[in-house]
Amino acid sequence: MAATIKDVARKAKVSTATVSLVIHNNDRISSETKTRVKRAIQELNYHPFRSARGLASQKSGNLGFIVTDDHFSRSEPFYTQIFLGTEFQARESEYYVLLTTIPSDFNERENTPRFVLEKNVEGIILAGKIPHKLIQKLDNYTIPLVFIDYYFSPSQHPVVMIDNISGGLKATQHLIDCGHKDIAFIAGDLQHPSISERFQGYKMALQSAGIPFREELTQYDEPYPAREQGYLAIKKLLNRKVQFTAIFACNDAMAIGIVQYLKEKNIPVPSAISVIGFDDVEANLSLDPPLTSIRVPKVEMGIQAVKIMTEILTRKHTGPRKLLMPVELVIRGSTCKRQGEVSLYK
Amino acid sequence: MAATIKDVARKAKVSTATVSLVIHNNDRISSETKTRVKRAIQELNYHPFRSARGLASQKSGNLGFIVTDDHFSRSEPFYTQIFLGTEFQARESEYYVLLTTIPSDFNERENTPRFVLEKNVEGIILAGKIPHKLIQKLDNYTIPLVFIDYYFSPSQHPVVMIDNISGGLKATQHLIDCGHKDIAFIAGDLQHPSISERFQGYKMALQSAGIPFREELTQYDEPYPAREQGYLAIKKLLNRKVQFTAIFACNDAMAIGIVQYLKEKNIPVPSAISVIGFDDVEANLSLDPPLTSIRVPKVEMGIQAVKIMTEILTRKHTGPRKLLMPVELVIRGSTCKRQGEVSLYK
DNA sequence: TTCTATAAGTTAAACGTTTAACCTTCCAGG
DNA sequence: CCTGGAAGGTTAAACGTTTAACTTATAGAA
Repeated sequence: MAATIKDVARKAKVSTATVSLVIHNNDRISSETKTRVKRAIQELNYHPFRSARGLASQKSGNLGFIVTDDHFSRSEPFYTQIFLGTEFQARESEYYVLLTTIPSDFNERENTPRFVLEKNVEGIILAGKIPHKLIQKLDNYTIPLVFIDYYFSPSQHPVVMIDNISGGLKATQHLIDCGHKDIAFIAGDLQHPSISERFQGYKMALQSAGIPFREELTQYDEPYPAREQGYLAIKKLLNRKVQFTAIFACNDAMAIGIVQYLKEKNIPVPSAISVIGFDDVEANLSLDPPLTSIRVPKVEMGIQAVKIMTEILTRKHTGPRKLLMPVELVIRGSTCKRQGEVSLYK
Repeated sequence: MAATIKDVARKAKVSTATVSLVIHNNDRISSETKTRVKRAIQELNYHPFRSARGLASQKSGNLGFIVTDDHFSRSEPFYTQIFLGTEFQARESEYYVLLTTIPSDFNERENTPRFVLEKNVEGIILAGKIPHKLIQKLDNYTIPLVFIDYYFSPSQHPVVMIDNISGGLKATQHLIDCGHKDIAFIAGDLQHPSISERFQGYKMALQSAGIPFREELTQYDEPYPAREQGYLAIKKLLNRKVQFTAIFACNDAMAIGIVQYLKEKNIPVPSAISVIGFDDVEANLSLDPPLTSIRVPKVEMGIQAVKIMTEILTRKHTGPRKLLMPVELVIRGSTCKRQGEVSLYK
């Protein structure tokens, strides 16, 4: 069997307590003893048994990661990237991440994630839209929560957010810079804070350019922002026979659906209509034309969330409750200068 | 604090041992006692503390999942899907999955994954190509391993493989059925068992159709099968001025690169050249034209690996050492009937 | 000299389960 | 009536750490 702390203690001729203190770098131990113990640890290739540590210290060494199943298995690897970021930073901080997906229609009677019940995680990171019922359940346990890309107002938990307003601004401004004036906005689920903030950015950009906001150029009654919903939304918008030369889609998934519909209707992108998305999942796809978008630092968001969490767990967290991650315009082939007046309707 | 086994024992007026036996459904306990204890558990909302269990039983309740970093953050969500499958089945079996990525150039001096050292996993699932040095290290610990989509010959560990030969056969046969005779094969890294098996299937299909195998129609000296390598490979192949009307790419990633190059050179797909891939990541992309491919049950592979692992851990594993997952032809827009003789070279 | 403070450990209990070994009680078989 | 064994528990040690409380030695202050 593998060596235990007793073996180390015996070898270094100290008590097991001393070994433990050395491992935790306690300064009550002289440096001579420390090196002696450390050598014994080396020679025996000793590593503390996680479960024993967990029991004695009441700390599992794990973090939980919760995301809804549809978010995680989405085509666009958005939350996958975030998860990867948490995994990366967790390793730095000597944690492991236990992932669990929950049904997006999570209800009252559903089970609390097992890792909470079994006290197998010290804190939980929640990514994307999470059912309120679940948040309420989790709040009954005194376990720190950190949100990513979602929050709901009364909540006092730290949250890592995309700077959506600025993103919406940049996206819209880019279209304006390209000479567009009639800029449509397409989204799903304005409940979601991220989406409504992007909408805000859109309106702000219009306003500061002196372009009046026109409700008839918006389409946002889809239940959620995915490809088919983009496809449906642009269809509805075009049925309204309004004239426009550019679209700001609330995310790349919808933008993809939009481009697909436009292609089918032989409306050229970007010459007739420029399309800009949000999230920049492009790198992973390879669309035609490549999508202009707002880059979101997905991996970095996961990293930051874990950093905040470890600060909380070591009582060092003094930072802001809300961390805004900067975004960046990435110009590709789906937007271009306005090409005069192209009538969309025959 | 949350209830412990002692609280339950007190409430049900039994010893803690009895509670434990009830939890494990031991038949030494009468059914009356069982229901009494179970009620107490319910009322106290008791759940055993994972770490305490881990210490007493020497079982962490976790499985490890190892994949190289470049595999996992690949554009095509192939291994992500497999991971999702393991997560899903692990939940069924009351396990959690600890993911760790390792550098693909893992070497001797690199650290053994921490979850092994700390005895934090009961078994490890390895997905995709894994550096031999690491496998050797893991073999020094007596911990069960299950491979997915990779194996190396001397190894005696169970493995979940794609039925690559049959897939290669089906892919090639489809092209033959479309009237193609001059069918190129493009791959990277023939070392990888999956790839060389697909190649085998290709040759078998040609043979049984009476089409001679021609080395000059193959191109497989790229180091690994990704998009850029597909792009480079088709370029090399075309430089050779050979005539062909169809390509079997060893995976979708390469196929995507191939289609991209052909587009740039204005060689229409599929009318001039039909392209078939392998893996079927299409559902997640949305290519133009949509890619004909061989569907691989990615999630299911993860599920099966965990099933095998749990069988091993409960000593019930009698199944085969090698599980072959069936594949399926999915016909989309990148392949079509041969359109007479189209000269590729002006 | 005695007292106090500090440095550098050690002792032993505690963490919450599991499980081998043991203990009753009851009943059937001889 | 005794014996053996099954049924249904209980006792208590063990799992490998952590950590509060205690000990001892040494040095400097009074």
